[in-house]
Amino acid sequence: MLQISKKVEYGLIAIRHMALQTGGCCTTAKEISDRYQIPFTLLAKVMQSLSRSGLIIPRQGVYGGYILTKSPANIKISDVINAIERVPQVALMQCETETEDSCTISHHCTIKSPLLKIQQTINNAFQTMTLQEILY
Amino acid sequence: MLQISKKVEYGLIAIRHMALQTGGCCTTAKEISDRYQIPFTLLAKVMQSLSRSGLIIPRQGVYGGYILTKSPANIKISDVINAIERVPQVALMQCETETEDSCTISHHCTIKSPLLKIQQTINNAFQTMTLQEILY
DNA sequence: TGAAATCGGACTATTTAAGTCGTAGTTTAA
DNA sequence: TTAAACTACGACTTAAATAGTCCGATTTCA
Ligand code: SF4
Ligand code: SF4
Repeated sequence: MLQISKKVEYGLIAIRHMALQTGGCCTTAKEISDRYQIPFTLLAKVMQSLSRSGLIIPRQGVYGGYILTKSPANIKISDVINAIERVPQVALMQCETETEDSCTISHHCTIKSPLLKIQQTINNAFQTMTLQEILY
Repeated sequence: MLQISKKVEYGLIAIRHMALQTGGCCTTAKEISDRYQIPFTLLAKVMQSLSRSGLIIPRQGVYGGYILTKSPANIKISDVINAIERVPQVALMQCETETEDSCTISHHCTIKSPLLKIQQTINNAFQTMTLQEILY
């Protein structure tokens, strides 16, 4: 439980790789896929997610690829997570991700508020760490 | 992602309930199941896990049930989690739960150490909060 | 025009979580 | 001593999330 998804890991590896690329224009999904042995088609999807969220911008065509839009210091780890995961936050509890009563016992729940505190701590951890910090 | 399991939630609700019971000897699984609308057979399993780990002791027979063994201040949230989950810790990454090379790209991974830092923060959150704190 | 890249969605497979069932064993009150 | 009220354990089923694939389309540039 509480395991981070492969997609997010792949996304972090990819975006870190891009941040380290100094010269040249674009980084392609293929390049990253080869370098880190990540399944290409899956990585492609992840890149599309990152692209949709604006963290990177895509360029199609022969010499295409992706370009990082911000400086690493301005990209939070949580930005990457939110770009990739459908649920736009780290949600420790079901009642936080969906409607209140998607949890069958929400009316009898006695542990929601303490768990929220812990969730806040976790969110904070992902929000304070930036891409810059994972470069070296 | 990063969602806590129902079993753990049920376990927390149950053990908190037991901590609040002042008089009488035992608290039964049925009683808790009724009170919080938790599926009985599933809760029974959870109680067995808690029992195996020593947090509560079972008493069979007609007036049986479970008894809390420690004071709430001495029970950490992480104790409850570890009792219930097969993986005996909050493990953000696959490579932490199983063998190093259960992750197909562990040789090319560039994000392990920063993620470990975050994991430590999360672990700390679960280890410092006690049952006492979630009573009221 | 064709190769190389992204795009989007539908699809399958695998794994994990959630919940159930059946049977056996223990204790105690009537 | 027997029936009721429990726990104990493991196999099982179902449901849902994750991981990964496939294909047809679009864009770009030599
Ligand atoms: S059990 Fe409580 S904390 Fe968990 S999902 Fe339901 S309402 Fe939320
Ligand atoms: S990608 Fe890295 S951090 Fe994630 S499981 Fe593999 S080795 Fe561990």
